[in-house]
Formats: sequence, structure tokens, C-alpha cells
Amino acid sequence: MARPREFELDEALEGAMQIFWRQGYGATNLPDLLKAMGLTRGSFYKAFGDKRSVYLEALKRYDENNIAAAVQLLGNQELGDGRSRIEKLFEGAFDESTPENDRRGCLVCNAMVELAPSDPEVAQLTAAMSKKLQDAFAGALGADNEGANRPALAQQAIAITNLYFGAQAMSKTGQKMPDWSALLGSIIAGSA
Amino acid sequence: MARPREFELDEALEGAMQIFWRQGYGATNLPDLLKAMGLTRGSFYKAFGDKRSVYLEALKRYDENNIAAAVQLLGNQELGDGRSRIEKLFEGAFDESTPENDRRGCLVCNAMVELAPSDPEVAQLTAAMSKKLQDAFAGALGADNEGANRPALAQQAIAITNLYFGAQAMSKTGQKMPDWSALLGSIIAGSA
DNA sequence: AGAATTAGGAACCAATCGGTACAAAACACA
DNA sequence: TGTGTTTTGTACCGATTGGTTCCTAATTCT
Repeated sequence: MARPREFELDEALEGAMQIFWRQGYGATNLPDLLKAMGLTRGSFYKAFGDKRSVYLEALKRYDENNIAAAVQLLGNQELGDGRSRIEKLFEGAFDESTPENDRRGCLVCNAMVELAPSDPEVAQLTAAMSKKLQDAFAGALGADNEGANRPALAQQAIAITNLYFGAQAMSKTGQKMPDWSALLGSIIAGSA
Repeated sequence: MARPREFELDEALEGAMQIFWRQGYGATNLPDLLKAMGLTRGSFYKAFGDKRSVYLEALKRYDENNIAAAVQLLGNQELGDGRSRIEKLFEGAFDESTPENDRRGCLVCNAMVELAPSDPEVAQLTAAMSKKLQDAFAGALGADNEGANRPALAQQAIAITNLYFGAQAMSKTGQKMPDWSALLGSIIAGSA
């Protein structure tokens, strides 16, 4: 009955996620965003409504793709024990935050800092994603330590989650990243 | 020989720091900034040049006031052993990041995330401040552990610094903060 | 083929952005 | 009090902001 859209919603959203990830919300203007999404104003406003809506969609996409992948990695027993899975996650995550990637860091961390205080919906989404990560860390730690004392593992998972976001923030200055294996050792060895 | 300025440079800068801290750089427009600084456009541009310069000055002020105070707290032996000084720092820092304070978090963390990738001068200033904190953590840990193995303490200091900034980022979502004593325990106990 | 429906693209919008120009006002000194 | 100097406040600037409008082109169904 009608002309089909010539762009893929999915690809457009991927482009939006990428540009917001690199530049943040405020620093990304409409021309930047449209270019990254590969569409023009008309299609943009028809399909997505406004800039903020796209940002929220991009956050959800990050959740479904990147966070889900991290959670899966942490739970994948084929990749070694829990601790080495956690190390793998850290190594992979910070390989991505290179200068060539505009030191984009982690979209969740970026969103927390830039928008969470003034946008309750962003606050809720980012808090939920950090919770997923924390639970996955706890799961990986638990796998190494079947009968271990649960509250101690929960503490470690909180510590690792905080560590993760802190390192994401610090990576944006271009500082060289620490030795994750040793660093995680100073947390995990503590109550093994 | 001439008309004296009616405002205090120091007070104006304090106001600038406060508003940037709460709102970030991009989200603070000139009217906001002028109001916070208590002066008008004419005086503003004559005294400070432009918006970015004021931001850099505000960062330096944060360094000289807030970071210096944190370093001093961590080195103050009258406040107990190193670990309890670190705990005090964490407790104090996150008491400040309440909703009434617009969950402002930590200006260094905010600046890292918002501006460091695109502004080398911000990157350098924030990296230097995080280094100061890290050294102060290392000093506090060393005070508890005179003959201890230095590399292990350095690792712990890195971990605690990362933890600090991560918690600052997460605090912006309004999540309830963890029990710092227990959390730090899971790091410091590790190689005591 | 023709009708119906939708995407595409450009022109346009008011509002706001950071920054400048300039004249009036307020002081210090003689 | 007159003179020179600096601050102050306001009017103004072009550029850019996110968002709207509307006409044309394209496509699918009957």
C-alpha cells in the first residue's frame, strides 16, 4: 500500500548508538546524528520522534547488544574459570577505548555522568545495566567458589563493578590502563 | 586610577566551579554561568576571555581546593590509620552527591567523561588530579604497612582510585551507595 | 494503469548559542 | 572639580540549535 522505508531501522539505530557513544548526547547535533544514521530530517522525525527518543533507543540497543554480550562472556564456562572470564572482559573492554575510537569508553558510564542526574529515565536504564553487570560478576565469582560465603562475593562483585566504571572514566583521559590481572588479584585474592 | 571591579574574582570563580560541577560544561549556557558568577557579559569577557577558559580555571580551583583537601585528609595521621582515613574520604565524598546537590558527583570524573576525549588540556588536568589521589591513597596504605611489599600497595592504590571514580559515576544515577568499610575491606584485606 | 500511502529532501522556523561593540557610569588621581 | 581609565550593562551579531512543513518521488495494492 505504500512506499517501504529505504533505510533499515536497525542500521540507523546502530549508527545513532555509535555517534552518541563517541560524542555524548549534548555534543552530537542533528546533522552529526543524521549523517551517522544515514537518513534525512524528514525520515528521522517520522520514524523516531526526536533526538532524546533516539538516545534512549540507543541506550536500550547497547543493553541488548553490548551489555548482554558482556554478561554472556562472564557466564561462559568454556572460557575458563570465573576470574579469567572477568579478566577477559576487562581486557576486551579497554582495548576498545583507543584514540582511534575517540576514547569512547562505555556508553553506560558516559550516560550516567552526562545525563542521569537530569534525566530519570536515563538514570533508571543505566542503573539497570550496571546491576546486570554486577550480577554477572557475582555469578562468575560464584562459579569459582561454590560453597563460598555469599556476602563476601557480593561485596567483591560491587567492588569490581565500581572498578569497571571507574576505569572506563579514567580511560577517557588517555592514561595507560593498569594490569588487569594484577588489579583484579588485589580484589579477588582477598577472600578466596 | 580607575574604577575598581565590583566583584571578587575568587567568588566569581567559585560560582563558576559550582555550576559546572552541577551541570557540566555543555549544559551550562552563558546566562546560567553569568548568574552563578554574579556578573554580566561585559565583565565576564573582560576578566576571563571565554567560557572554556573559565572552565579550565574552575578545574584548577577544584584541584587546589577539593583535591588538595582530600590529599590532606588522606595524609592526616590524627584521623586514625590509613585505612580509616580512606574510609572517611569515601564517606564524606558521597555524602555530598545527594539529590539536593543535583547529584553533582565529582568534578574530575565529570570532566573526564564529558571533555577529556576532545580536549587535551582537560585530559591532562584530570589525569594529573587522579594521579594525586592515587598517590595519596598509596601513602595512606603505606602508613599502615611500613615494610610492606610496595608493588602490592601500588596495585591497591590503583584499585581504590578506580573504585572511587566508578562510584562517583554510579552515584549520579541515584543508586544507594555500598558500605564503604566492607567494600574497601575486600580490597585492602587482600594483601595486608 | 491508477489510487492510496509513505519515504525523501529541502526550505524554513523561532529560539538560543557564545561572543562582540559600545556608550554610560564609577572611580582614582591631580 | 576636571581628566583619564576601567568596569559595567545592554544592545546587537551571525551562526547554530532542534524541530516543522510541505511538496515530490517512489512503491504497493487493487
